[in-house]
Amino acid sequence: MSQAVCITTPIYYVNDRPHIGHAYTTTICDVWSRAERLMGRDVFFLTGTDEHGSKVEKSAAARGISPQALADENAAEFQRALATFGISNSDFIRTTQARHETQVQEQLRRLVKSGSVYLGTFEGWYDEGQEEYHTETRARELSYLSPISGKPLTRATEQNYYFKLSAFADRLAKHFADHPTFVRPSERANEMLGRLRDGLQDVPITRTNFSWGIAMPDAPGHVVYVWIDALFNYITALELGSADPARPDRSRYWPATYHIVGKEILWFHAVIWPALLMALELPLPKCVYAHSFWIADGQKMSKSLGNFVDLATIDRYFAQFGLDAWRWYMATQGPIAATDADFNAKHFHEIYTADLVNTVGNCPSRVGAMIGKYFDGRLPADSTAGQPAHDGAIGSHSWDSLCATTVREWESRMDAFDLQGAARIAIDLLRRVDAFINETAPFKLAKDPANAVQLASILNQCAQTVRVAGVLLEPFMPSKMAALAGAFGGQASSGAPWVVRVKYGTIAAGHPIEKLALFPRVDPATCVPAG
RNA sequence: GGCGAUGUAGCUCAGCUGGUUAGAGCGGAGAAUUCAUAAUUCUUAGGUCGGCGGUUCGAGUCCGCCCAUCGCCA
Repeated sequence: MSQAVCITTPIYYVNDRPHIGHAYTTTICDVWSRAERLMGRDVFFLTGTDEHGSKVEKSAAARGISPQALADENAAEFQRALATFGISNSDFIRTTQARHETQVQEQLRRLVKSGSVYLGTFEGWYDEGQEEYHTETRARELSYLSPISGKPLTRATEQNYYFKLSAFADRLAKHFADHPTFVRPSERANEMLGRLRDGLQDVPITRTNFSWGIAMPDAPGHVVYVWIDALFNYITALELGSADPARPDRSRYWPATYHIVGKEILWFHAVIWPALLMALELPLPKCVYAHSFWIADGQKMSKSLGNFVDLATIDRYFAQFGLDAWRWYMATQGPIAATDADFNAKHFHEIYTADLVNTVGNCPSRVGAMIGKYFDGRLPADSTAGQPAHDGAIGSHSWDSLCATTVREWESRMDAFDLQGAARIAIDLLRRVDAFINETAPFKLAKDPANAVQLASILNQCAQTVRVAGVLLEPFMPSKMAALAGAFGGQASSGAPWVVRVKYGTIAAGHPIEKLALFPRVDPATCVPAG
């Protein structure tokens, strides 16, 4: 049985339009999923849409359609977007699906039964126009007037169901202490710890002022808050609360290996969600990873500025640079750490040229060209292979062990969700081949037939190493690396076990090697304009 | 306002518990080279390590204050 791993994106709110933020989160999860699958793991990659809540209800009403119709429409748009990004998700969950609704209700019954959820009364300053409450201090600041309408706030009470979050403070603190990588990056873990120290309040999990949501069991009029409903998707997709005898068995995928989220929703995922799981006596995810945001040309993306990198813009990048280049840029240049990353056309072009055209494209191209020119496009034999004196036989490289070391390092980076590190390691291998070619100058040796044996060995080593590097780049750029595998004798092993695929030296002598130009140069003058 | 960071070469950033001439990638410059998508490889660029003060034999590396930027919360 191979090791089961699970990675999730947040589920995307159908009131939003897909943009670079969704593309980013989903793409990095996809890269990881593909890498783990390559390594032979049993991967479950979950994404989906969050479809309830008063915002959806209102948007639908404004358009004169039902909330479900709006959700159907936009969920379909998200699914189309995922397809264009080349996403290999295992499932797509929608919170309006019956499988989700029935399980959420079941989990809520369990929470009520265990005493973790109770009916409580809330009293506060209510802004009728905005349908929201203000805290006492905030209300005082506002002189008890609505900041929007200017009308007086009213004293109102409301009965809601509450989750007893406060009861889990100690256990949460202990979990954070015992699992230093539970929340990553560490800056974010510190933010969460800071808030934990401030103390935890019980949180309302139902409302009564809208109806587009999951009904609280045995509590007419109470609707589950959209974000509580949404959190459960991670376990409803895995059927953890299902009694359906025909359900697929996905329990082995829990706990999730990684919940990948944006920093704006970390609190829900790092504190409230774990507490809910504790209340349900379910294991906690291994890691909640909060990435930061893309900004556009140095400016925060916002609706008011209208500078979101949207699907139309992304399509223009696809047209000019290709999907794989886009994925490479997302995975290697994105805001994976605690600081935001800038998205701009000039930088995109620089990375495309430096990494993809000049290295990933050019290195196989020159190796393929020489094999074509000197050996009729057939891989020449490496007469030094297998010899004890392999080290230093030609140059000072032992490609066999260098590849093996590189692969091991790549594996551990991937497992740790260090996509940028894994990418760099793979590309470094190609840079070593480039350096090796300069060092041994096969194009000079080719001028004298007396050097044929040595020339053959050098080019064999280059080709073998290029093939291995191509496998390591495959999760980032699946289609371009499939083309490379095809040209460098890797296609035959494309379905082979991981250890076989990344083993150095498996292209047989005599196998055809093609010269190919994977990434065409793009004239910077024609680059996609900003925004 | 509370809590927490960050501020290092043109750009993006590494620099763990303080110790010889402060590092990488990209860009720039020079050289080598011609197999390759004018690609590659090598060398290099002399940056008051935000400012001031302090601790120390010695501080980007610790402490205090100040300035700037940012994050989380209220």
